Amino acid sequence: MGAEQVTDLAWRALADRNRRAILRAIRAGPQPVGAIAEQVGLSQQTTSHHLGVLRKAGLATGHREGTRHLFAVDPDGLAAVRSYVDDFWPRKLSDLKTAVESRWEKADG
Amino acid sequence: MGAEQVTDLAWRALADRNRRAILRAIRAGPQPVGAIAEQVGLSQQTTSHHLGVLRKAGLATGHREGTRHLFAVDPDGLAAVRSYVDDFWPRKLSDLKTAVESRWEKADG
DNA sequence: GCATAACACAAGCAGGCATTTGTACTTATG
DNA sequence: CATAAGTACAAATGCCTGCTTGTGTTATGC
Repeated sequence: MGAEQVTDLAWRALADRNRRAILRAIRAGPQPVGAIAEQVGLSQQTTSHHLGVLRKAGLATGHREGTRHLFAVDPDGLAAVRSYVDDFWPRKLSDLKTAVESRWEKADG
Repeated sequence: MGAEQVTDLAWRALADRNRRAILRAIRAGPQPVGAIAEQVGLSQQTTSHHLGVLRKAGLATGHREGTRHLFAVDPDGLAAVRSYVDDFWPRKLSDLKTAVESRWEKADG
C-alpha cells in the first residue's frame, strides 16, 4: 500500500466540478458554508455535503465559529495529489514527450 | 470558459484507480492493450474502454502497429492537470498553510 | 478466401454518487 | 424556555459509470 490508497479519496473528490469550484472559492481564505453555497450556486445542504467529502479527502479543513462553520483549503491533501502528478515528470516534461514521439517514429519506420 | 472545462474530462478520468494504474503501466513506454490489461488485472474490453476514456481526456495517445494498438502517456493532458494543481500553490506551500492556521487562531482568540 | 490474433464497439446490469427534501442539532438572544 | 440563524444528518430519486457478455473490425498467415 503506497500513496495510491491515500490519495484515492482526493482524486475522486477532485473529479467533481462543483467541488473544485468550492476549493477555488475558499482558496483565498476561510469562509462559512452559506457564503460558499452562494458563490458556487448550490444549496446549503449540497454544499455542506461536498465540504464533508473534501474534508474526508484531506483537501479542506473546518473550524467552528459560533453558529458558523468556516472552511479552508487543506494544503496537505493537495500536496499529495501534486506529488502524484509530479511523479509523471521526474525532470523535464519535454524529454518524456520526445521519447514517446520517437517511439512512434520507430514504429512507423 | 477557462481551463476548467478543458481539464474536466481529465479530472474525471483520473478519478478511477484502474485508469491511474493504466497510466502507471504505460508510464515507462508504449504498450499494447493486451499487455496493459494483464498488468492491471482487467479484461481486454474493460482496458480498451478505459484507454478510450484516457484518450478522450487527453491523457493517453494511441498508435496502431499491425494488429496491435500501442498506447502511451500524453504529457500534454497531464500538464494541464499539473498547472491546475500548481495554481493552488503560487509560491510556497508553507506560506498558505501558516496563513490559514493563523486565521484559526484569530478566530479562537 | 478462410482462420486466427488483437482490438473496438454496443447492449445490459449493478453499484456509486450528486442532488433534493425534510429534519435535527448547535449556538446566540431575550 | 422560546425563537431564529447556521449547519449537519438521513432518506429518496435519478443519473452516471464501470464491468460483463457478445459481436464487429482490422491485419497477418496459409
